[in-house]
Amino acid sequence: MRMSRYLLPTLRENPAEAEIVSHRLMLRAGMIRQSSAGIYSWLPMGFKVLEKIDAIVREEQDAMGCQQVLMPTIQPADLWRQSGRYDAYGPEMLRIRDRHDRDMLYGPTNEEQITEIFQASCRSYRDVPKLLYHIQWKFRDEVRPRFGIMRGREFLMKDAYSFDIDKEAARRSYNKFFISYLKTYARMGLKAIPMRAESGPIGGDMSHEFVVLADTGETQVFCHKKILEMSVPDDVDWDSDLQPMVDDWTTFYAAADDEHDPAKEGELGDDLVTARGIEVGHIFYFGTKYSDPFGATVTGPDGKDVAVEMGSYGIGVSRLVGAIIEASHDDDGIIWPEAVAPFKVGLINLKATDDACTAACDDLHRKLVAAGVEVLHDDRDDRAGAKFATMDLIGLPWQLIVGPRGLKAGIAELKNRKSGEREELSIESALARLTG
RNA sequence: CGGAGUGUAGCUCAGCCUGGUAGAGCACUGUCUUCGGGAGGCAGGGGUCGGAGGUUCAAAUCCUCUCACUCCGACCA
Repeated sequence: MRMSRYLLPTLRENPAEAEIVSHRLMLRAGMIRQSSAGIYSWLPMGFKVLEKIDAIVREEQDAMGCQQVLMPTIQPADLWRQSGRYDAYGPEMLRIRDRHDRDMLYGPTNEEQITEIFQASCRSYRDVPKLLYHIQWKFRDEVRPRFGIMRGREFLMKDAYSFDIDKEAARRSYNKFFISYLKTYARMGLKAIPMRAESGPIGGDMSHEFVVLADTGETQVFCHKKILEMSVPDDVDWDSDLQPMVDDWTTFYAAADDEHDPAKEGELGDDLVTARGIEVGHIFYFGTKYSDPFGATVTGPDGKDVAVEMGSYGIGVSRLVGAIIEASHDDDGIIWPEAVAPFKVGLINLKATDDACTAACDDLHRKLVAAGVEVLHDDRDDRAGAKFATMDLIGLPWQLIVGPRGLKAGIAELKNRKSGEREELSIESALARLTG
């Protein structure tokens, strides 16, 4: 992509309304534009990152055997009256009336909708387990949206739902999501820690929040230092018993500020780590809370109907964009982990008015694209310093810098955004490095 | 929803107290000199000062109402 043709409205100064670093950087890097409180448009760069995250989430859900569906953003109120949540939900729910005076709502979540789908489609114990997810925009009319995309009113969420015959089977589904989430966050270059969370009316130990560590995070977290050293399994047999793996993670103490236990932390002594974090996921089991009112039952082998045991599993997809920036930036700007970077390489033409230099950059651009490398080519006639600053701000993993001076010797400069290391090497080896 | 603020050019802000032809820096356009880590000169374009009403000869400025947005608190992916 040529920068001269790309919509990338970068800002040199910090917008006044942006208090936290991810919000500032997203605005400065031209990723988003605010429409109204807590509601944003995603500009090309921001949307590209969002799509990358979306793709990783999707791949991991698919890998664990969860099937993607797409449910509507607008739901009928009757659906929510059936679960009793139409009245219970409160003003956070955006209620709408259509032209026929029917009560509708913009979905803040989809338990009702998915349960209705399951109920209408599945009859037998042979139909379970079923794992379903969708990635859809949600709306929650937060009293106080803040932190840019991190707590918007409109946000993109992956929400998944499990349907099982009994509690033991539900636990197996729960464990799949537990392990899958660890993998998902790890792929984005994030260290996410599962923390025991309030489990609601059902009780038990089947509710966890996944918190990404970031110095600028909004929640204080407390955990055993060993949990930070745990490695995420990369090859998982989803049909195997995952309980031991989950147990490994849950034996160590880990709690967010509202759930933490000072007594237990005292016992940890030097092993206690306190840090800041951002909640990027939440999984929980809730039994038959929705299957009961919706009559979502299956007939068991004994011919008797039983209400299915359910769980739901959320990942804040749009929030992750902010969380990744919070976890990965420096004074100069964003540092994208390669897996979610909008482009892998920023190609900088140091002198766009120099024909030879421009020809060389155009050639590199072509070759990178041909090799399947996503490249953002700064082909504008601008000062080098400005180009470097912009490139650092938008945080692409690699910068390939080509100028007339080096070109005479067939040399380009390759800079790694994260380490800051700069290396002069031949054009051919630079190309090989980036395409290899 | 409670508390505190802010609305003036794309961005950061000055001007308001004490009413009198709407400003600066950055960004943008043209041009010249520059050009390897956010250059400089000259010449430009761009604002019904959030909106409505009021006071006044005269309102960005004073008064009233209203809308929007931000921050702190309680709640949440």
